[in-house]
Amino acid sequence: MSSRNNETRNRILKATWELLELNLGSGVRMSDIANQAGISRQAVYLHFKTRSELLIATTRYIDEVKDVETRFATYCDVNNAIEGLNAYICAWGNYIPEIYGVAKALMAMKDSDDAASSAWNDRMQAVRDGCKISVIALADDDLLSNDFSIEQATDIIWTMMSVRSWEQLTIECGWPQKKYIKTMIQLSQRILRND
Amino acid sequence: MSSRNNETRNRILKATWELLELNLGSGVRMSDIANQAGISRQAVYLHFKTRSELLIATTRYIDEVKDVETRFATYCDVNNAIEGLNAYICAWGNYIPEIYGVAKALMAMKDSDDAASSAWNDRMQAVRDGCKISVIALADDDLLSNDFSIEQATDIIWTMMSVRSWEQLTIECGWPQKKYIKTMIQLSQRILRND
DNA sequence: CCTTTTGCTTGACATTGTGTCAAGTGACAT
DNA sequence: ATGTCACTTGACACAATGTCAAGCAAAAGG
Repeated sequence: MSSRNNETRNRILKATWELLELNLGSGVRMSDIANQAGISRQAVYLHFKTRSELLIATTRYIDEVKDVETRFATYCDVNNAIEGLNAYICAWGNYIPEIYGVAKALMAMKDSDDAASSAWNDRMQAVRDGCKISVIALADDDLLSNDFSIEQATDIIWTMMSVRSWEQLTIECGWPQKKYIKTMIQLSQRILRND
Repeated sequence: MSSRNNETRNRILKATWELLELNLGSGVRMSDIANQAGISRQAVYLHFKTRSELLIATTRYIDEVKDVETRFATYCDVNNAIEGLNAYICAWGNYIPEIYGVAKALMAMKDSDDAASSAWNDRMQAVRDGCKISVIALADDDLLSNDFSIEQATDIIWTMMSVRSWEQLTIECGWPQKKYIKTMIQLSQRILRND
């Protein structure tokens, strides 16, 4: 697999990304991807055993290109818990549109494909971990409402910041991205604050 | 189509419902449904032209059996706006688990099937209308935060009460249904209230 | 009582997309 | 010149939806 030409592999990943973004994650076949990459359909299978393997690799590819590391590192060095939560909402909330196409394609496979399912769940669990860190910081500063436990508050913020919720608010309700981010920050305050 | 035997038609709808609930909306084929109904696969096609037509008919069948009319009628005769919103959250929030299987199957078809897409969107628009009525009632009693317009508040509550959010909180986070309802009511207060 | 219609069965077939397989090709390295 | 690597070509298996035509058994209607 990975012993193959790396340039071709990257062309496939780039093609996958482009097509999924263009078509919002649906209706993209292996043959379309091969076409877009300028190679034969079978060559794709020489690099990626299955469709789900390709999709998963594409998410990692995007992470690399978009430099997720530094992107999410920034929200650690802030002054207080509220700023930390806001920074996290910004970082993740603004990352969603970048991965939306691939995310949607992966979510569509979740129900029938175990590999896609666990890859996606892992990723979302990482997002939940990020939420939890912010919630704990709030709790430490006594800014978290007594109505909710840490776990419960984490679940709520996690669900609020889910790709599905982003999808509904921006794509279905037509909210601009800026409005989405601003509102999520407002909501997090209203939901979690202790008053 | 509908000139066929009505008893068989109902057997098909019942079988579809049972299998979708059992399998949480995924992996249910036309042949499985036919088997469950005790008829041939082709007989299903004599009653429903396509899979999406069958799924859509199944949602209507469930509505009928579960008597949606009276269920959602109750939330109209309440004393104040907050009670109205709470009643709506209860009515819809407790209806979600009843339709979850069919809903998930329909949502899965949304991306590739226009009929499924518009049928599902119609349904969800009706839910949004319900949210909006409650939000307007709150605004009329001056209980709605100035932070949000009616439309924006409606979008937020609608997203909070989406099937996807229910799915995440109950199935993925493991919340019991009661906790889900209780928390949604709490959240709606925190989100919308004017203070 | 025979005939027609109705509702379903049976089995074959088209179509679409994923994934597999085997033989072939052309460039580059030794 | 020989072999290896990366890819191509074309055929095929498989699953699922949907279509088609012939047949059959029971009820309806003269």
